[in-house]
Amino acid sequence: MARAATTSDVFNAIAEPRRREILVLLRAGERPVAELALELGIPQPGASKHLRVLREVGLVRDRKAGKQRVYGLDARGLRRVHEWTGGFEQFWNESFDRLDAYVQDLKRERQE
Amino acid sequence: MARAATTSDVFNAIAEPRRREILVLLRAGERPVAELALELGIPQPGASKHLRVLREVGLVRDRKAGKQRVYGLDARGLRRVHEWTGGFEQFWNESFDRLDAYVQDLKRERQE
DNA sequence: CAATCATATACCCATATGGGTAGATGTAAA
DNA sequence: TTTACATCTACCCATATGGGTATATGATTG
Repeated sequence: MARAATTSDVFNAIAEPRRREILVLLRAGERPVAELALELGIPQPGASKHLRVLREVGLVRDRKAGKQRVYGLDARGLRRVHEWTGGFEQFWNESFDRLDAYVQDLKRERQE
Repeated sequence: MARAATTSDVFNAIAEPRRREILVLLRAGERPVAELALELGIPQPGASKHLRVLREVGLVRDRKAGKQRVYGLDARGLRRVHEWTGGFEQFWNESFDRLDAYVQDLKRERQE
């Protein structure tokens, strides 16, 4: 088997840099595809593909606006990621101490 | 070109479900590879591969312990993800209203 | 209906993965 | 140093991507 489909999971959806950029851009408001493509500096089809992934995991929604299709942010899905990482908050504070202990171990090993 | 290397980015590293499981398991304390593989229900080489990715992005560190190699959590890298998603906090609260407005739009379109 | 603009899709490619298996590498114990 | 145990690597596979280009689909306007 191969890897899980990007399209099925918010974690995978935001693993792509361009897609994160899109989400950031949409914080400033809705945008039609062409404008997003321009701001990202990628061809329109590429933008459409990324938008599709984001749409399928529910991070953006689209709305018809005349000839254009305007995409907007629906950040609710990011909450899950925020909470998951938040579950490690106490650990990244502890990590300095742990890392320190680790360094001590390395020194000890080297001397042996 | 193809996609960016998983190994170079924390966002990509945690996009894999198994790797997230590993991180969660390590919250309870350090673990040797075999134990992690057992708890994940995957063959040891698979665990080693995932651990390697996590190690390369700095989310875990390893320590020699006799014949075994013990892996421990270094959650500092998750902070970046937490903060990035946190940048959308105000939006996922707003999203309900926006979604509502969106639904209104749809109704309007349908009636036209 | 024809012409045009805005997107979405269909393909084609090269490559990164994740999984499984067998063998290499390291380390500890007999 | 020979044997046994714990991991890591090297391969082989099938597949999911992301990128680029050409084309289909939709919608607006003349």
